[in-house]
Amino acid sequence: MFGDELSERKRRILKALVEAHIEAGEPVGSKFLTENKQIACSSATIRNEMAELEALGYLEQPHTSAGRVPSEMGYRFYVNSLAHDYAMTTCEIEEINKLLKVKMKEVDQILLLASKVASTLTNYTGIAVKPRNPGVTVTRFEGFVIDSNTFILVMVMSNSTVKTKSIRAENGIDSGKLGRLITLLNRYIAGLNSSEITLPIIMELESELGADSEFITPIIKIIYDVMNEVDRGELKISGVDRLLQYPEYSDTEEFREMLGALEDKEDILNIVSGAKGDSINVVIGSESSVKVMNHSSIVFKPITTRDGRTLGAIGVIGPLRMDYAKVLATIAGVSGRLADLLNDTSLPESKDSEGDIKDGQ
Amino acid sequence: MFGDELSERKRRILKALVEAHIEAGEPVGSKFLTENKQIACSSATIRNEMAELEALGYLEQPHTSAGRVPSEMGYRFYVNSLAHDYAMTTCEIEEINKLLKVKMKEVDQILLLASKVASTLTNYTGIAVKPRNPGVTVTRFEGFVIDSNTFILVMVMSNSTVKTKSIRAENGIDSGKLGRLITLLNRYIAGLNSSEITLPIIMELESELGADSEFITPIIKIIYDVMNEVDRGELKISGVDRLLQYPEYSDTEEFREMLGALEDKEDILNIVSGAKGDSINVVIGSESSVKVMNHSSIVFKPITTRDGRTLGAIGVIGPLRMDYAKVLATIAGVSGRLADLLNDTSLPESKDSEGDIKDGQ
DNA sequence: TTTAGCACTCAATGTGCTTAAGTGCTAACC
DNA sequence: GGTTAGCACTTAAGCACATTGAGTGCTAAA
Repeated sequence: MFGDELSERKRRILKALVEAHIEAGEPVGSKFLTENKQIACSSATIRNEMAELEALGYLEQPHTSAGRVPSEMGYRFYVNSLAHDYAMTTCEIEEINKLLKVKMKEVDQILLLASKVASTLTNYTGIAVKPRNPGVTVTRFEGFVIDSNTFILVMVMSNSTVKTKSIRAENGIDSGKLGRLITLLNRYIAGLNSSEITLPIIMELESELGADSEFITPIIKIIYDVMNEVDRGELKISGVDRLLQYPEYSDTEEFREMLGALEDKEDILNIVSGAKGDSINVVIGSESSVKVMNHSSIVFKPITTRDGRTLGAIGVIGPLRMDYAKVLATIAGVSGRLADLLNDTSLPESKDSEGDIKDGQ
Repeated sequence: MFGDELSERKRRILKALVEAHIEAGEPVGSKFLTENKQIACSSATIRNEMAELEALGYLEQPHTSAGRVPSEMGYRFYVNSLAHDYAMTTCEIEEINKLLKVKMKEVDQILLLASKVASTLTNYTGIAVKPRNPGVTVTRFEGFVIDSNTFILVMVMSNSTVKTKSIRAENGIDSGKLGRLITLLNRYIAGLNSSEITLPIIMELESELGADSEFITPIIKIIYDVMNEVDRGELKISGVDRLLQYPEYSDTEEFREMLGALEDKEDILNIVSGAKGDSINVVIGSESSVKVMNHSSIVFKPITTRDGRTLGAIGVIGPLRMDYAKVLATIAGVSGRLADLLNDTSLPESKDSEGDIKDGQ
């Protein structure tokens, strides 16, 4: 496995150095490490070891007369060595419970809230992700008349969300006409994803509808738009300002790029979409292949229901020298508590149109 | 009117100084102003005038040997003197049209898009505001059954938006039961705002509903939540990163506070909610009484339909030395084009559940 | 009333010196 | 052979100090 080439002493030195650097944010020198009781040797020895660790790629030196700083590889070794044995104090668990024990809201809201909690507890920027939903379909259409020219079209989507559009019919609408429309939509369009709605189908629909067929094109357009809208992933950010407390972001240009990325969302969405499994993911610096993230790390965890559906993900973004131990513990704690809440049978039995329908459990 | 006490020459000097400062961002000296052909006198004369302008409160001096900087009062004079005669080049108008000529979406989306356009054109941070909606009511309830345990409750709100919730009924639901519930909700709850739903009403509803009355409390709770949700204003931000290009925000602590305010949204929402009329509002620095905004200005304009309903507002946030002429022109241009779009009869006849129903025009 | 001239102020910039932290290397040590 | 003490070397950071230059206020003359 990764890092096997290292002697026990090298590992100890590397671990101590990473931790010291995470805490202080400054290069760590050999002398400082001698204070660590786990490493019982002189600064000269440590210097020799550090030189080798640098040659192996685990450490870097900002300039000749400075101490060492972990490389991305160094951080990676550190994170791997943590190996899921991060634990939280009961006090912290208590705090998560307190913060999350608010009235339940839609899933989106819960994820956002959870990411805010994670952000608060860790002091890094929180992210809440609603995943992409390629190929959603409308499973069922409903509708009702508002007035002689307006009706509301309700679409129950395949991912269990509900969308409504209020539609104005210039030529008037009544419940009979609307009923026919809904029936036909359920017959011809329900179950199709956006790429399956082809011209022949629309034409067949038109001919069936007869007199009111001029109606159909704009409505199909609306349905199409709704599908695309549900398709798109979403990313919500909280606590951007927290990043500014870390000196790595005091370089204005760098921070500006980061802000841009947080606003654009596309890149970060891609990183999170490429998650492996539903365990905690740690993406360190250039591992992400997104340029602006090269000096930052993302830690996130997909959130799934007990029956395996992915609801989204929560996580935090911070500098390379993120306090991984704390962050991993916090994300694990928050997402664990979240799972409890989501699967708790004592839930209020409602979700928003934006949210999910709880399917019988 | 404001600034009447000033001689023509003082006005010219003040205007030239504000413009020079807006452009360069640095204190402006007397010598520089002699280059302005509108002001035909020596630097010594200008110095005398500037000393008087400072005494009157229009200018400030960072330190003795620096030039002068406009005070908030100075900016205010400048903005007032612009007096709505800001014009855009046809090229810029063209650009707005190009940028806004996308497919129509919900009102929220249009406002957000328009604020993004304003942000891009001016290079300041854009804001899109959906106003508070105190005392919304549900004008009509609808519902339909999804499966034997789930139904969807549709609420048409008094501000013409539509909200849906999917609700799980532990004891089962059928269309008869649901029909009775909807009828009763329409009879007892429709037309009431959240503070008018009192316990006696709920109890009456319960007794009418008879056997299935244990149902009613959670549903009322849901309706209550939806009302509060619609009640709340919303604020969307775009282009925060643009602020970083202005040296006034390179002071990290200051920028951090600003970021906090942009994220919290409450303060800015308050400022925009206190808008006077539906013309362009300019809030300069401490005029806003919100501390974090003391070194920034907000320019925004409420967006109303032709029949007078307020849909929201768009605007930009930037440093005190914002290019007011350009910003005013841009906001006027964008909001004008927006009004065209919103009132255009050739609109697709749809709006989202989050958006508005076009009421017959 | 305007302007030229001049002494004065003060931030910004540059320069050299010192300091302190940290390294690499060598030679002695166990 | 691994470990350590010692020392020369490197470098960023901090500090004092002089220099510069933009800009002012004031005075006296035009």
